[in-house]
Amino acid sequence: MREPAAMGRPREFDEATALTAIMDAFWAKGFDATSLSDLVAATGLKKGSLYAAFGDKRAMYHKALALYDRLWIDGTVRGLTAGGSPTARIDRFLQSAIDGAAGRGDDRGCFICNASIDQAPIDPDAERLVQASLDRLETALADVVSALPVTAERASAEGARQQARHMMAVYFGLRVLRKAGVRPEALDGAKRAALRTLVGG
Amino acid sequence: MREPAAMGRPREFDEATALTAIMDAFWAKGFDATSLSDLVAATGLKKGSLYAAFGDKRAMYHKALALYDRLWIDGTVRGLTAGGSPTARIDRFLQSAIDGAAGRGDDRGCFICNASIDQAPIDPDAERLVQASLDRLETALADVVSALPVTAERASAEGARQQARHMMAVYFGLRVLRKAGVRPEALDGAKRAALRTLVGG
DNA sequence: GGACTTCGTGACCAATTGGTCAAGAAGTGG
DNA sequence: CCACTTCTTGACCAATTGGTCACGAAGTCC
Repeated sequence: MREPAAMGRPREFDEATALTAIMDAFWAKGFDATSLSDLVAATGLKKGSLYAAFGDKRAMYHKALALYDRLWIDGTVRGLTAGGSPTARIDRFLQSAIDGAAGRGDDRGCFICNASIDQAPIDPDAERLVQASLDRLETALADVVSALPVTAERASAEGARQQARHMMAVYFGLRVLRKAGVRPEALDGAKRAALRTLVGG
Repeated sequence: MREPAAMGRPREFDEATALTAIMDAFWAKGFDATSLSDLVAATGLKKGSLYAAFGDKRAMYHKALALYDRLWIDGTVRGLTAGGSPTARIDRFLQSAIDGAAGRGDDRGCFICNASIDQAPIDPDAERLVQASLDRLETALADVVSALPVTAERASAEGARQQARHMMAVYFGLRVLRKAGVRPEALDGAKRAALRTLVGG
């Protein structure tokens, strides 16, 4: 079950590091706008090594999506399952869409959101990967919603699911509006309006 | 003020029709994935005529965005300003995001939403065009929201704006989720949860 | 040290990209 | 009919695209 004994010449680069660079590139520019030369520049590797290690461009994109799921969706899910009241957690979740991925001047947005629009409709594998991340997000959100005080709408598990999907929609909507250049301050009110759904009866 | 007297050989094609075809192409595949050959195929024109009539690829994209604003955003705004109760109008608005652009098996989504993600961040002109459409949508929504029974949150004009932006976020979020392949039925609950924000206190 | 296996490199590839241009076609006004 | 203007067409362009491959370098195993 261990790694097959290394035979022949060992890799000179760290595969994980390279894949992270690939993810960053696709994340920033999308599939089509990222050329092989971009990937070469981002990783510092040559085309040959890239293909040998990860397969063709599409395969790299899929691996990048999967890595994003492990790195960022994981983090987001963890942020939803702990730390403060249920409302505070959802607030943080929505706020992250307003602030950007890293909280700084990061205009890459959310890779899953970007992939939903440019690749999911035309690439079944990408769609599956996106769906997987969406599902994880949705269940995490549904759990938080269920932890809120019970109301009429939220009585059933289905009700919680619906409110969870509502929060997902708001999240991705905020991402889109941010990418369109809407200023963060302008979106704060939208966030608060969305959160109000949860507390009220 | 009239069209300059036609001198020389007249155009053999209808500029408006051609531009509509261009819009459809960009709408369906985005800027990068739409090649000049795609545009040639879509319009039936030759590259030379295309360039003479509309300028380069970017200029065509901008004209396509502007046409979308005139054609579809106009329609959406009209749908928001008349026909049924305020809530019914917003319901229709959100429902259109779930159903798709034409209500059929149309997976192009919303051109503005697509453009927000793939071009707005890297093309200032595209960003301006997108912003213009967003602004029109937002004011139309704010007007509808203001027509709802007055509540504490909605007392000020600013409150109405915030709820309008909330609806925008939900709209674009639903668009993203649809593009990701989420089934329409699954989004109906999200829509209802969002609408509940408006009626309640 | 040899046999063997894998890795890194750069040259190479066909196809496509966005874009231009000269020449002829098709109109206009006089 | 003629001068003039605009349009259409297809050939042409350099650059870039994603992708391959042979060969030498660099290791492991015995």
